Amino acid sequence: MSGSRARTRQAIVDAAIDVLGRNPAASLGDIAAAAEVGRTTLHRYFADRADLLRAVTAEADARLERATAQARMTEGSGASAVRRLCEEYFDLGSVLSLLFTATPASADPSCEEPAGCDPDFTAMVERGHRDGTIDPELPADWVQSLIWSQLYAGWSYQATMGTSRHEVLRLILRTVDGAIAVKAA
Amino acid sequence: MSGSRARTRQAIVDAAIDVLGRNPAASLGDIAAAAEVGRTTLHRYFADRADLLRAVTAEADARLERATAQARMTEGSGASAVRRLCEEYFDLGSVLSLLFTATPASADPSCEEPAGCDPDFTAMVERGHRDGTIDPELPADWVQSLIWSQLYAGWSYQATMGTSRHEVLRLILRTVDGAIAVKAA
DNA sequence: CCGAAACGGAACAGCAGTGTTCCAATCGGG
DNA sequence: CCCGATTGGAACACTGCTGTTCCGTTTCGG
Repeated sequence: MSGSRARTRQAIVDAAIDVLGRNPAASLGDIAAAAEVGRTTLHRYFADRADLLRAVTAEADARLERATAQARMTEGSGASAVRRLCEEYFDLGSVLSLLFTATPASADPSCEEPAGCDPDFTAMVERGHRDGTIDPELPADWVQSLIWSQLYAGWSYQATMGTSRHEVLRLILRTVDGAIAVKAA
Repeated sequence: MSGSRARTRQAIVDAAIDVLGRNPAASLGDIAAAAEVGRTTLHRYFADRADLLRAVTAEADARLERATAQARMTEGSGASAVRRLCEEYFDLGSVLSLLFTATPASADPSCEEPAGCDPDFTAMVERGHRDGTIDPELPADWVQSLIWSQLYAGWSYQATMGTSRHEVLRLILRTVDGAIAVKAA
């Protein structure tokens, strides 16, 4: 039964994303429980904690990349592309807080999100600088930090307050739009 | 030597704020080392880890309150008060990431920052709604989330990139201003 | 200069998380 | 139905953090 293995493995990874998103220091026991799986079974699929973390970040990166692709960063004005990107990323849900909370302590060569941002992203922001939809004073790096922090803020805002998903997304888009807009004065 | 006790205690709390700001899961050994103090000495001042955490949050809250007072939230237009608040809070440095990263797992009655925000803060935002300097579509809660997330983003931006303190503050003020401004369209 | 206060190191038991092994129970396709 | 694959639980040793005790050393104040 090879299909069973894949399904169990996926359930563990999904549970890990969810649990680690809430608490990055969660134990393997917690993750196994969330996946409704014995701790023994978890170790059967992932030898180390590091091994599991590798799989988790791989899955998270895959979802991130899919969302990025769907946002079509190269199309339309800079600001509209940023807007689409926010919409797609917001749907990532707990992957958001996982990627945001991810400690750079791992220190392996794959620097990921934090430093040196995606060339497509940089291109999008600079296009916005030229077409007058993004404040030229804001470097691409900072726009990236801005988006991530606001998405994360929205995610936890939704979690603590009882605000609806849709309403929170509206607030995020409104404030991000305003933040990157060319200033009047 | 009573002055010595107070000085050592303060050194430990300061070091704890710094270390825990970077890594909320840091061990007591790490904190003691950062304070250039033996782990034994640390336990002489704080029985539990919980005890130390209490002192740390007390100190953080004190600094926070001092910064809040200096920002004079009740004066001037809503937006200008928000601006002053950002300037003061930015100076909090590592206290920022400590308060931001603080897990609500402690679950003690003192809810602190996360939920239900300060009445003065709410008043400031609503004043901004009326005087036309803050977008009336944005609830005070969200403005608070906004400010904290951007300050934290700026703090880590400064840490990872080599950007100067002053320049980062400029970026924060610019984007926060834009985010809360009344929208033209 | 002397004693008390403060400090740091070593050692210890306790605890939680980890990684491993072994075995019994269950499930599923041939 | 049956055999192999998959699973979960129990037990174990190991590690790192914690909280405590004890003792020798340093340092300040009278």
